[in-house]
Amino acid sequence: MRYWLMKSEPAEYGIDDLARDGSVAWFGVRNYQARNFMRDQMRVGDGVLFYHSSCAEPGIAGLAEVAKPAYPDATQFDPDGKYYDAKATPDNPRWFNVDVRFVKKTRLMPLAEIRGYPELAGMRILARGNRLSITPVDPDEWRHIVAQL
DNA sequence: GCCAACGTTGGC
DNA sequence: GCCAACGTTGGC
Repeated sequence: MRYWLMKSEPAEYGIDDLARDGSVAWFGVRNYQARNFMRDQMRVGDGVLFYHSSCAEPGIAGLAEVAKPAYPDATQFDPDGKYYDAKATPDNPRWFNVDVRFVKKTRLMPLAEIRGYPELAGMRILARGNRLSITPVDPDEWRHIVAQL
């Protein structure tokens, strides 16, 4: 059992959308490190911190879990879509995604609050210049965060 | 809208 | 295989 933090822009897809949908394909990831986390390390049942980014109040907005192991991201094959990848074929897909299932909406834990806990100082999300949309979370960090929500 | 940081691309 | 240029991310 592992833990993850996954970023999403609430204007595109926020915790309320996930609450409505129940679960969703985490398509559109076009970064190899993030892809590898999904493809190689995520297992059904892994815990997910649902993080709102690029918005007025960035922070953790809810809890989710991995609902389906990684499979080829369908959007890479759509020539009209913005996630199209001309070098990907169904026989040799380049991008993968898991499905994520809603667990609960929580209060918003703002980035500034996360930054304030010494226990969370090692989180990737706090590293300068961090741009990874999916990052592993230590079990201790997970426990600390969940206890404050 | 600014800008720092980073990943990717492509010329050589 | 180097590395400069470019595009994107994301907090502020």
